[in-house]
Amino acid sequence: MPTRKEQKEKRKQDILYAALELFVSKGYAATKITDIAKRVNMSVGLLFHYFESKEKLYEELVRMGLEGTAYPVEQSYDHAIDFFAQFTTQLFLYMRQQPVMAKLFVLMAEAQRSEATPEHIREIAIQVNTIEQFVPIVQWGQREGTIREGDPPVISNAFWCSIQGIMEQYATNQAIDLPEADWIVDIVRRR
Amino acid sequence: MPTRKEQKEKRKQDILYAALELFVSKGYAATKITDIAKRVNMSVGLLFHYFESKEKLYEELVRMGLEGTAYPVEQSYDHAIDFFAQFTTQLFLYMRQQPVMAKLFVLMAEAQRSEATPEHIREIAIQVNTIEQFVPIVQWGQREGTIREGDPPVISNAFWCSIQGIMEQYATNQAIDLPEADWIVDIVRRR
DNA sequence: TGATTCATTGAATATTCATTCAATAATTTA
DNA sequence: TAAATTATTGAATGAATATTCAATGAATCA
Repeated sequence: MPTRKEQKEKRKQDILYAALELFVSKGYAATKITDIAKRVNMSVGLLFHYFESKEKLYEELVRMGLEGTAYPVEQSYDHAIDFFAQFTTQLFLYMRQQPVMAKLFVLMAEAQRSEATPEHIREIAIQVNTIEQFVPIVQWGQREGTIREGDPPVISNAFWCSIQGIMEQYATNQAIDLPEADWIVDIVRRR
Repeated sequence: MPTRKEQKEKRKQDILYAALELFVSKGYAATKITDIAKRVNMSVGLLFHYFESKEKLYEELVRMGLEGTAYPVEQSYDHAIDFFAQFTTQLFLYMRQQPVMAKLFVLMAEAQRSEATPEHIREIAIQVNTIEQFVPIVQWGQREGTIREGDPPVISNAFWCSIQGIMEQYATNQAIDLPEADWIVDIVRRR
């Protein structure tokens, strides 16, 4: 029999998960507290017993996303292209194993991009990896010949935005499988 | 000197454009009528003189998107891969020339995906091209050897989602240029 | 010009929704 | 077991926001 503390923790997780699903499928602003409460079979009053506001709930999810999606970039590779291959493979593997992470990934992306995001929450969301970190790797790859020619930020951006677009779809519907990592890596690979 | 009718039409366009920008940068739900009114220097009352509701405004934008983003798929190509190359090139060209279309593109995507979209609006948005139309072309290309092996819907999806992710970014920031069409076509191209 | 229609305003109203609260039930503690 | 603490409810409150409206000014018409 679970202790009260455990129960409370579980309940909190349930709320977070329900909110995450709704925030991803409808957007933060369009999600009503009653939607969340309904999904976890709970009165609105009780929900506020667990989280002091809708915004705090959002903030907590974004914090979770910050931890959960901090991909390890540290490691040495023979070639720049190996980094992209490894990175993408790992990411897709991770998302397939834990679709909840795909949802968190999308939540983070929206929190970063949307101008409706409360400033202090956006600041948290911005701390995750962005295209900037890919730029030097693209440059390295161009020097050694494994990455295609072109403006490094534009290449990095194309790669990262593609990943984001793919995640956005996968987060709400895992019926269509993620692509092979190589297909996406081919965006940056020199032919 | 413009006639009153012309003035009215121009004003209506201004409102539509301001709403489009806001809907894309903050999302439909988070955009307030006062935000839109402010952006076009107009009282809220007057805005309602032009559009009977926020939802009707949204609906009209989605209708515009339906017309504006109906890409011509009809045409004959020697190879399936040529279709993808042509399609992507044309799309990027179009979006570069008229960034407003990139915004409309993203609005449509969100209207289709979000569960917060009013049903009758979603029905309109759904009429645009989706991955389904790429599937037979992928199959054709696999038979003739120009498209890579793999589940056709998964390949189509990867391609289309990448395009969407790229547009999503470009719609709000044209400072980072769109990639070369070929880079994205390489997602589906057989090596 | 005088009458009529259209444009415009912003305060008033209505609606939707987050948040609070007082009351009750369940659980834990001593 | 009795007191204290925690969980739970849903109706009441309040804030934010969409929508209406009565009044005024500007443009058009006859």
